[in-house]
Amino acid sequence: MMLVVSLESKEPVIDQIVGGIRRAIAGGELRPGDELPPVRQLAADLGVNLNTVARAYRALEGAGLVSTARGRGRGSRVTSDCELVHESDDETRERIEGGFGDVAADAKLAGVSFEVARAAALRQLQRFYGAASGKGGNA
Amino acid sequence: MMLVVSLESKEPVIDQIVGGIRRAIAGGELRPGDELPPVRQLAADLGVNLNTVARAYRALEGAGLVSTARGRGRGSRVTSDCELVHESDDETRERIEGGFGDVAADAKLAGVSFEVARAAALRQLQRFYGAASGKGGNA
DNA sequence: ACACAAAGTATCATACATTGATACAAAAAC
DNA sequence: GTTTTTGTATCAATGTATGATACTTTGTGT
Repeated sequence: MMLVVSLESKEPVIDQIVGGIRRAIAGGELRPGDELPPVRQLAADLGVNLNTVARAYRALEGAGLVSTARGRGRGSRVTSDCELVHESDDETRERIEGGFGDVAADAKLAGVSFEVARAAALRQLQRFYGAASGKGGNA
Repeated sequence: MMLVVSLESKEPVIDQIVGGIRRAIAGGELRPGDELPPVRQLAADLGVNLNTVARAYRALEGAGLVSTARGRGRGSRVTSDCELVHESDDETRERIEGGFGDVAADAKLAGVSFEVARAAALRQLQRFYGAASGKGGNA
């Protein structure tokens, strides 16, 4: 769980934690069934309040990526059936394409060349699709 | 200026306006020297407060993309020398690649296939790099 | 000159979101 | 059955986003 957060970032700490864990799951670094650190431990590691971590875990639980339970020996872990990739709908695909568009526009205005931007995009796609889990491609 | 905002979105209206205008500039829909609508008009069109638009304009001015001046017949316009694309530094390229990574991870978890995601990314890159301005590629 | 109109700007208030301090509840370990 | 380890709930403090309203600047018309 190599995860760092910046208190100065414009992005809320909660979202940074959620994003970091999502990326770890998507990239195969965290696999279904893996335990997440207890909220107090991760909060201490990151230097934030335990509630902030707890809220991130609950957001992930709401997304179906994490399961949590109270009590000693219980805790939070990556949901085991999160492999069951669902079909993506049109709305989702439009949202993803919009996300790529945002980054592409940003890259253009920041003076990043087409070649560099395309290489970065393909490298990241490879990183998340190439490595982990089954070859469960779907539309 | 086909621009819409959603008051329900988690993204602040200011950022939606800034992003929309940035994309319009990056995509060539708005060109250097082009006038932006007066803050009151755009505010009325979008159904938001005029201050929200004014703040978006000032954020864009701070980024060097827009120039503003008070008084009848003046107003806001796309900065004329925003063509002068600057070299991108390492930090910028890392930020862009991180942005692509975020979207790629999201796509994977949302069940979008590699092929669909790659096509979307390349389509958007083409949209912003293929169309507008000079062929001023740089690193 | 003078008044008016059209543009951005400043000030203040309010609602909401983010984060944290602290206390609570549940379940396993001993 | 007590203790310990887990997540949860409640409340306060701070900051950010948005809006209402008034102000300033500059061109236009007479």
